[in-house]
Amino acid sequence: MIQSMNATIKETIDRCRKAGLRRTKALEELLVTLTESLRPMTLNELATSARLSDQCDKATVFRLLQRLSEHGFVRRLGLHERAAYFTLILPNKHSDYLICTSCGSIEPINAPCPVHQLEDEIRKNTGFRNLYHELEFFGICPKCA
Amino acid sequence: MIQSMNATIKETIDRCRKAGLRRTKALEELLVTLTESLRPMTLNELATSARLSDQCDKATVFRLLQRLSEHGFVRRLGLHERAAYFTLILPNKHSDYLICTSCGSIEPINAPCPVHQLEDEIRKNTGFRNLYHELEFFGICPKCA
DNA sequence: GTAATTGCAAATACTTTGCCACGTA
DNA sequence: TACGTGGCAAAGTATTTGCAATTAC
Repeated sequence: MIQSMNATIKETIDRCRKAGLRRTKALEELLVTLTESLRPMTLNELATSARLSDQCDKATVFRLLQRLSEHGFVRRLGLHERAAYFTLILPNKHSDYLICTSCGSIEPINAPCPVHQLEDEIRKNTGFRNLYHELEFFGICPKCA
Repeated sequence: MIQSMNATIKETIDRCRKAGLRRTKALEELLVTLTESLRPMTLNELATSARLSDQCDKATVFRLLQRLSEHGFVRRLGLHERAAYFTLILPNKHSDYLICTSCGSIEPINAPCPVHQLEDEIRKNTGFRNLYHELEFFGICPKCA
């Protein structure tokens, strides 16, 4: 059992349980890692992270991410790298990202997202369901410039 | 030489020439294909397209896309698929996309992009250079729903 | 003629699956 | 006990590179 498990993580595990997932050590550690991470992570980063590297196999992490995606707890992001990135979806939380194309750093943008209105229009005009968006800014960060 | 080569394509080839690229048949066909496509395409789609399949090898298309990216004529997009998507960058043209997560259809959104102001703020506040953004909406299209 | 470009084949990177053992409910 | 989950290894898919031959300038 993980010591410093805060409320958010407990809730997330709870939601996973209700969705039918079993409470395994690997699941817990993965959720903690994703929660603690300030940015999306790749499968490889996750599988080799402190919490997970000696906890379980990469295939397990892959399958956990797959299950979590199916249930909408995790989202897969394409951020221009060859590898896919994964991020936890928390209720009422949305992040856009600022990415340096030179060093690859990824940081969430705190500014209010300006896209919601357009998203509503699209939902109304096109009849798309389950609509969400992904917004990323790319550029060269001051350090790399 | 390609018959119906319109002004846009001629200009693009011109810009490529000025950037030091050689005017090869493969380059021309690739630019025509990308220009005619209404949506971003994967390397595989490009290499097997009518114009390019019997024109050149996939590795050639790959390297062309690589060069075109370096010069900013082409942009690589991560659209959640395993394969990367490529799109031509034309001056004064910007597209956001609406993507069906079920059938994979991709269509450009015509609505004015609501992100420019935030982009300016980020440019000012963070000191990032060469800033651009990518905005995609994902959902289930009416046909799939 | 010279350097960029190409084709082909091989190497790499990342992802996904099969199968049987194991652990949770 | 039963079925979801895990480990390991192998297969699959997309990308990238080496090198000799070719082509644009």
